[in-house]
Amino acid sequence: MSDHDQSPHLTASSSNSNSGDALPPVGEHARQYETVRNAHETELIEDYVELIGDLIQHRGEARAADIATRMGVSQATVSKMIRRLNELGLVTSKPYRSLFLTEEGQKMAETSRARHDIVLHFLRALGVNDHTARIDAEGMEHHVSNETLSIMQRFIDEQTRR
Amino acid sequence: MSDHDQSPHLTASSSNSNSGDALPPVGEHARQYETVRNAHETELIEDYVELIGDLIQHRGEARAADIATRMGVSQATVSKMIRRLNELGLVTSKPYRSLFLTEEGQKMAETSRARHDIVLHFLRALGVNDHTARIDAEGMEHHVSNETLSIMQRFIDEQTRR
DNA sequence: CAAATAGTTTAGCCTTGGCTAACAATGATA
DNA sequence: TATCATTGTTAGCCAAGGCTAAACTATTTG
Ligand SMILES: [Mn+2]
Ligand SMILES: [Mn+2]
Ligand SMILES: [Mn+2]
Ligand SMILES: [Mn+2]
Repeated sequence: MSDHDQSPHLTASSSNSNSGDALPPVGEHARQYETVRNAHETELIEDYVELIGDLIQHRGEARAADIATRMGVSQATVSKMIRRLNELGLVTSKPYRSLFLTEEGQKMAETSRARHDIVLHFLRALGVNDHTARIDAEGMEHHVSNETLSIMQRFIDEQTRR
Repeated sequence: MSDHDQSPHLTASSSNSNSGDALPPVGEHARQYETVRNAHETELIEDYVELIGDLIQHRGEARAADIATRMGVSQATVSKMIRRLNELGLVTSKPYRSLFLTEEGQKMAETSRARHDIVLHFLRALGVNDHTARIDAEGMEHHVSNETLSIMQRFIDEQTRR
């Protein structure tokens, strides 16, 4: 277990036992899970596009091999994914050459990057260790509504101007 | 689009452009994505177990049909999932009867419930609307480290005692 | 410029988590 | 008690996202 996994007191923190709360109305409850399922459909795509954008920006080009090592995944997996991104109109690619983002891809990369940054900076502003904040942000970013994002941004601003 | 999706100003918030930051070291970066992939393997399981626990607690029993409507998913999908939970030693079930959690299942339900509650209460304490907070919490909960969870708990406590 | 190395793609396999349609059991009610 | 509505199961389909092994292309180097 890394320091990402120190155990806090997760059981029976009396100050916030939800046991008394009733279950949400069925329809609402179902829509919550549905939102999560939808997020899961797009998150990998977003992470790839965001990473490709970052590689182009910081390295000058995005090569499949780099994506593979960065993502911790086989090259075959990346190759397959690139085909998908292509079909979705997010990247353009010629066989055996490096990748480029389409207009739409660039837009997605920017949006994802901005969202990712807000979540990361928010966690740091909250007091979370940088290393942990990076890990948490990578997963959380896809499940944060725009409403929450705005509030996080406000929190960062307040924290910063001080 | 629901009110969950109001657009804030996501592009070019100068105060937190990460563009200057270099990419993280490769190994670290890969481990971030790996952590997310691992979370995705367990999250559905956790949500099922948590929901089963909630149904037993609030309704007296957990029936497959209720799980299906709550999750917004077909009964066939639930039936298949129950077989998996069984194999994992998280629930016991006799054909055509309602479900019970094993010791291990109960432990997981409690832990998940506690984590879910902290995230939900944290979001509300931050100022997020209850409806949105519920949606966000359902997805975020699986990507929040124990370190962050502790900090969220502290934040709630401070907010509450005031 | 030929060979070796590095990078990319393809084929084929697997698991997960959805679905629909058909069938089976249970339990309520006529 | 026989019937029917509700609930649960099974079979078979699909897409996504992993993998390894093998084939192919590009680039570097002797
Ligand atoms: Mn991510
Ligand atoms: Mn990201
Ligand atoms: Mn939950
Ligand atoms: Mn959840």
